[in-house]
Amino acid sequence: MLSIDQLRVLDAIDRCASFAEAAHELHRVPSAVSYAVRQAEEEAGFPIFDRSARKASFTPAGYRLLEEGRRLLRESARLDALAAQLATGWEPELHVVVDGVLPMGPVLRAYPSFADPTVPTRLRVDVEYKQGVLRRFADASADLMLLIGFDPGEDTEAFELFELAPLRMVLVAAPGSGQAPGTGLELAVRDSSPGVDGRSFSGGREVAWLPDFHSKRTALLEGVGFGWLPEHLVTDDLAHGRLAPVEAEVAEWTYAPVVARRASVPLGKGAALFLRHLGVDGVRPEVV
Amino acid sequence: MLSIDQLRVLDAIDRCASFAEAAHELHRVPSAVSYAVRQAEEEAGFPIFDRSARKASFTPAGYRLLEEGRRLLRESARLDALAAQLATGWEPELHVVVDGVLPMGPVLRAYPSFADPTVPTRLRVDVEYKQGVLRRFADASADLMLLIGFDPGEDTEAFELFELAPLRMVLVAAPGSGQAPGTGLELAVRDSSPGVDGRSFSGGREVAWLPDFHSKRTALLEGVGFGWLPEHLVTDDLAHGRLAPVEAEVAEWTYAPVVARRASVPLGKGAALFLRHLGVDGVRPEVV
DNA sequence: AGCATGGTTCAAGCATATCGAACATTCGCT
DNA sequence: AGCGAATGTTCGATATGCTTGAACCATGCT
Repeated sequence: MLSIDQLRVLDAIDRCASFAEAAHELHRVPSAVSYAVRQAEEEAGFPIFDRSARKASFTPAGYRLLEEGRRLLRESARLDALAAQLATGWEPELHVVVDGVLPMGPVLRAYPSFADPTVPTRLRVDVEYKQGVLRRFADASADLMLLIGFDPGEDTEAFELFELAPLRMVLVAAPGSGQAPGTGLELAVRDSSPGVDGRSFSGGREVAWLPDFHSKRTALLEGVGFGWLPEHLVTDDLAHGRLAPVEAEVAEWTYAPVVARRASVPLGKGAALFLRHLGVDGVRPEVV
Repeated sequence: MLSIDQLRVLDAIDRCASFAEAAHELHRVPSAVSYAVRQAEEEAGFPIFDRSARKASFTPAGYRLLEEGRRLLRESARLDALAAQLATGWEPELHVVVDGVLPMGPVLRAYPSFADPTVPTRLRVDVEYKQGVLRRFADASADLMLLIGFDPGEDTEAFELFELAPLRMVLVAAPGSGQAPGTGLELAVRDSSPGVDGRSFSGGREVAWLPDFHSKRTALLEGVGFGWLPEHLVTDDLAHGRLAPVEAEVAEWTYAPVVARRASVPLGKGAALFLRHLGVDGVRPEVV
């Protein structure tokens, strides 16, 4: 089959409009170019140049072959660029697991950067809830996780943590619904980890388990029960009186969310880019 | 840069799931495969395989490289297929010049065939009028021309002609417009050849020159004058009484349109395909 | 332990791309 | 016309590098 090198020669000849010039550009001797062309014609099965005149010129079919061949050359350049990037610390994929309580805005705003063709890293985001975050992070050996109340336990060395903006949780219900601790139904988001049974945390009280925070908010708006929601989901509802704080001993709680990564794997450029989008600064990708 | 051959090796390894199997498929010895992989890794600048385990497996970056590299392989196969077709008598471009009097339907219906990716020939159609057809055919050294009243003159050997369906011309005008030879304005389509002055054929009578037959039909419908039109453009108008035949000695004329090609250049597969669309049968492309 | 499997290393041989020089051809200039 | 410059080709020599086969190492299975 036609080789990339042969196409490169044809391309140079077309741009330089001469075998000799092309040879010069390619840092080869004219006979080498002539040889390469002959090889290409052998492969193609038809003459690529019309040599009847003093200056060789492309045959129509030859030129068509070059036109199409340039696609191959572009593809080849693309691939080499990709290889160069992968070699200098860009991960092929960045897998991030996010706790669904957290605001998705900053995460979603990172997407355009990763859609840029000059960024080889593919971004994959999974949203999980509660224990499901850690579970997914471990099972899929993801690169980063954004979560609240993370305790590395004994192997504090195993993770590097970056602090994110604090996350306020508020205990709310629809005003006039009479939903409150003791008198109503508590709404909670179900743990997305398949092994964990939601009920195990119910503590004996009546609890309704919901699949995510958006369902939970909808249920709260409907006056189905009372429950905790992250503040960013309810500021609007509180302002418009669609939801109201519930009277309780503890009706507000602030978490310090973190993004965690395994200390054992080097921090790639894709991860660094992502972290920068989250407002984490001072991240230096480790050069491999 | 990474060569097509190296990618082919990586691809085989992935499909066969083993260096040894891949070597077998590629009809090479295992060490050759190992060598090629090492070369590829050298080029890439990072390890493509994880050799820590018994069986070598792709690194994430290595697999990503292969995924993208397969695009190159597809492109390469495409190009080789194109070369094979160009070598076996498919022209890179088929340039057809059509006289605007003729119905375009059969010509336009050929387009889908040439849009087929398995047909490498690009179809280019130019519409001209009167002498403009011959002129364009000669100037652009087109491959085929569809025209009426073609006389090869002395060098009847220089062209091969194929007959097309007869073309009836009718002399028409808007009914009640009073437009007729002697009493009205004759409408004629201007010769599209830039050198030819339309007036040279006017014969002293009053003649209005129009750019094409669709304009001419519109002018006739408006009652601007009388004139000849190909039947296929006016059957509907005649049926609905928007136009009517004009009283004259000769109010109808039938041409025998032909498609002509130079006998000196071999008939390509693209041309043969096009001719088949025109209903010309028994065309055999000359194998080059 | 022994063997099969999967991959690597190494030296040798062979193919092939490159080079340099000599040659043909055409164009342009004097 | 005649000469020189430029273009592309041919050809033998050379060197690079691909391929091979055999020996070698590691791992997993019986």
